Amino acid sequence: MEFKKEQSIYLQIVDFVHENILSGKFEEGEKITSVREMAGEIGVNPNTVMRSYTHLQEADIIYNKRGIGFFVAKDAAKNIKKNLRHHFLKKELPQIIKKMKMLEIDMAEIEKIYEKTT
Amino acid sequence: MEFKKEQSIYLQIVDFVHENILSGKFEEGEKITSVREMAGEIGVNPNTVMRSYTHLQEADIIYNKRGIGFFVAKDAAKNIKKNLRHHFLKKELPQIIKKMKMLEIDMAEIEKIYEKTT
Amino acid sequence: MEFKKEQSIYLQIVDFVHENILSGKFEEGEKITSVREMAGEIGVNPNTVMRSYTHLQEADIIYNKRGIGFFVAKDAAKNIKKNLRHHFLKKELPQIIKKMKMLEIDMAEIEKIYEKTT
Amino acid sequence: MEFKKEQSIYLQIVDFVHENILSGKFEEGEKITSVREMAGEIGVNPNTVMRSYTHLQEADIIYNKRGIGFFVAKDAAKNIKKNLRHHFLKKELPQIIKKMKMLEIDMAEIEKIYEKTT
DNA sequence: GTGGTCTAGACCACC
DNA sequence: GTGGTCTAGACCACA
Repeated sequence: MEFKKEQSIYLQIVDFVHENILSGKFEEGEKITSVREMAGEIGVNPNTVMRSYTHLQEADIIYNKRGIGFFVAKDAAKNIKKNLRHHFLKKELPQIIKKMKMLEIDMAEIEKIYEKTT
Repeated sequence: MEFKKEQSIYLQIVDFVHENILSGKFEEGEKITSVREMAGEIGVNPNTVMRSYTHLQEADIIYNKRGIGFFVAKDAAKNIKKNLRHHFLKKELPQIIKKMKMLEIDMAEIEKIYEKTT
Repeated sequence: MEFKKEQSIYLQIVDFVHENILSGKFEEGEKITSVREMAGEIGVNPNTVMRSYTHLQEADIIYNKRGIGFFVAKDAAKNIKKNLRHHFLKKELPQIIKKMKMLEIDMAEIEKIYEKTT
Repeated sequence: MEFKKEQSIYLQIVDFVHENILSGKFEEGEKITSVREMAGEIGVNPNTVMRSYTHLQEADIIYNKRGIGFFVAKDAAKNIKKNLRHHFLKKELPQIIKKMKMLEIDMAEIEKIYEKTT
């Protein structure tokens, strides 16, 4: 797995798990890849994966059964989507729009690119 | 001035100068706020402002007259706009669109908010 | 059966047996629930129950007849009570009191709740 | 500094900072001991202290100024006390009372010890 | 096998 | 100097 240098690895792993849950690869109530296994697969230290999993656990996206592993929490997909949507619309979008106006980029240009990447 | 913790302070100062140039507050050929004065105004260590100014200087947005101060370079506004436009369209936008699709946010929603903030 | 994540499962099972003996559900000299049956009832791996029973056996609370099962030892209830009382008064209570003083919670508050839960 | 083996060191450091804030040793808005310095003082790896501080930061007890250090957040003492009181009264006390009743320890005994440790 | 914690040491960006 | 992240490796309790 390739990581971008702009964001810390452990947060990229968090996003990776998000995507796996949203896509249905990790289903509600099912066990996700163990810390060590994930670390091996993506070529990263187990501590780093552990940090990501702990982060997800505190956000109630996954939970832990002692000695068994981490499991996808109830309504995880729903909550992830809700949280990300809220963050995007309230935090990111205003800044994006502000920047667009500053740079005099209008919606027509955006839409053109949007259609192209569909 | 309030700083976001997600981005380094010196880059937020760079953006602040960008905005001032684009808005015409700092005009071409004119002297901009001195390092010390700026540091005092926004409550930051002068070293940090110096770093921002050095960064802007390397991008040919401002230039320095020794012992006098920093001045807005020729075509600064034009160049800022060109650089930021390019970065926005090529680097940021693709990621924004990818995220929009994952969260099932369509252009109609964006446009609605865009109009509202006009 | 629901388990708290703060304490290990096998110790929670130990407490569960303690309570059953103190309440008289498991009587002196009688056979207690078998390892497999207990594991099935509370939804846990038999190894985990075995560990709890071994622990209880080492504390002379239960004893084993090979091929038959585990039985409540002589004076089990009396010994449990003695051990737990000692541990509570010498180890737990001092820390509880220390915390109460730090949080400015006085005995009147405690007593009020104590009466309510009688 | 001595640590108990029953609880993880990083949580004991969290408690240690709690106490320092409650006692007024770390005052609101003031900088607390830096990660490295704290690590040296209590004889622990800086990573462990970092973990404690991150934990406290997520609980809005302290906050970070980039490159400068960690500072005590607004109303930190008030919030710590509120959280700890709530946790004690709602989570710990019911279990304590349950155990007391099981062991037939009455309030008179507790009060006697409470007075003695004043 | 699982997670959880800790150490030692490194490198980085930032102030 | 500050925090932030990551690696490597170890040890532990637990299922």
